[in-house]
Amino acid sequence: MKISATTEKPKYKIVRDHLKKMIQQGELKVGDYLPSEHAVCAQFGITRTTIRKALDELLNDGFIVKEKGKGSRVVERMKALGLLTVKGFSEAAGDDVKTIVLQSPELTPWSDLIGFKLKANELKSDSVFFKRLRYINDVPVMLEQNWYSSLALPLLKAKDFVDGSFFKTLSRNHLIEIRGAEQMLYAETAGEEIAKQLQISVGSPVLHISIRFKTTKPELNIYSEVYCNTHNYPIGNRYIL
Amino acid sequence: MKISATTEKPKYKIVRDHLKKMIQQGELKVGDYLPSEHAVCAQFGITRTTIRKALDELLNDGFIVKEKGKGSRVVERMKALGLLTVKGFSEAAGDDVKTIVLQSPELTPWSDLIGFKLKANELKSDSVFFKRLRYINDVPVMLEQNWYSSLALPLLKAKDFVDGSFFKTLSRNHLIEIRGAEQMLYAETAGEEIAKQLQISVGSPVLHISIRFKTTKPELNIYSEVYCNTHNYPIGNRYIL
DNA sequence: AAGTGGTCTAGACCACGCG
DNA sequence: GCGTGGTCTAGACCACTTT
Repeated sequence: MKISATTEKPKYKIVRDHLKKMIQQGELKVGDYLPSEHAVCAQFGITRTTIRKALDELLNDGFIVKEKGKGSRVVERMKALGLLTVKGFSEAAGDDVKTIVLQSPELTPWSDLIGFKLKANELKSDSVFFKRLRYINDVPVMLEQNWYSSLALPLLKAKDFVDGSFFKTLSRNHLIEIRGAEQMLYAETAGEEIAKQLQISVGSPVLHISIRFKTTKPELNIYSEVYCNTHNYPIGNRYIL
Repeated sequence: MKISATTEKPKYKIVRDHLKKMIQQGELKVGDYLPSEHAVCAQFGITRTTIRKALDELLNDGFIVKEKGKGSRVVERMKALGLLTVKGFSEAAGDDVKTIVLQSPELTPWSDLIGFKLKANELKSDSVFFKRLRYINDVPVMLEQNWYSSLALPLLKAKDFVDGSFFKTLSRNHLIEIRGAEQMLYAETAGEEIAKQLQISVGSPVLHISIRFKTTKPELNIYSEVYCNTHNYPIGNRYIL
């Protein structure tokens, strides 16, 4: 099956997306070896330069590792997105982590709680909104409110979330990946609503994070307003080059 | 000047390290364009595949950006690292940014303010400690306390800081690069000392960040405890894949 | 028009892992 | 020995930016 580049997509992107799709849809599972570079070259009628460019991107995005003399193997994609995570959500694996959906996804007007300026095309329609509370060891530590454009993505039912995760659902069922994020952080004092949900007293300090996630679907941004009780479980991240 | 690959180092790594050194030593400054790919090929007697592999790595490590039709440009690397920066320090270029050294580097015992567990070899000697207050538009927004092992790096005089920056001094004068960082974030209420420095009232919420920077010198970590008034200038970061 | 980076071809030789 | 990925050559054509 020979392919040809279009003005839209160079060959290496076609091959990269083909392989990525096989991984995301489970045709290639974690631990499996990809077909060899020569095999893919033959299959698509391309040269090794091209397939290697495609594999380099999959490597950088954390989908595969390369093993000299053996092949390219699919790995669990735990790529540190560089985003902030609650210490304990990812590290203290022994802890009991739980998520309660306070508000299932529903159509609402855009909220002025959102800390970013919305794009013109997003304002053309209502938003899909949902709200969750995350617990560690039965202590509520993170109140999370999320919005996205209902034009960019239909309303997803909370019960259909893959492993309860919104992002995994995007990846597995809609082939949409998180491509980046912008965050702003504020130290604030808890108001009544937030104090009640996080079970702390009004006026306690909370960490407020405004996030805009960018996705591989250009018109889809996900906006999150997160409030954290950092007293027992600080927010943290790590960057290693 | 033709180069040849050794068993130790392939050509693309030689070229990559050559260019990286030019950037680190300030021969190529932020904003400068690298010599064109063809020029580097001619200079080293290599083909474009090779120089492009070298540039890909510099791109991934955040040293350069590529501009089609123009060239490859050196960029400020801290942004690519995904570390948190005060909105305004890096973005609002029109704003007036100022740093006051409250405590010049001096030898002191290690402080128990440090939010990380120190390594055994670090505890063998005293620390070098310095303390700074950063202003935006004459408002103090960030109180910063820093420590590092006096065995790993001699005491640097504040007046010798390149452009007033500790990290630039490490890079330019000591060829030490930041290789990564771990951060923990806490929302806290300001105590007397911090309230006084940041000119806010005691009990106001402040964002407290504990950071351990890892460097290319394995025995050198830099510990920072930072307190931010996020009211007017939130802390932010951005991550693009 | 000239120069830059983006993509691609069609080869080559090497070091590594495994049977 | 054979297949794998790692590196490299010597070209080519394209799209983009600047002069």
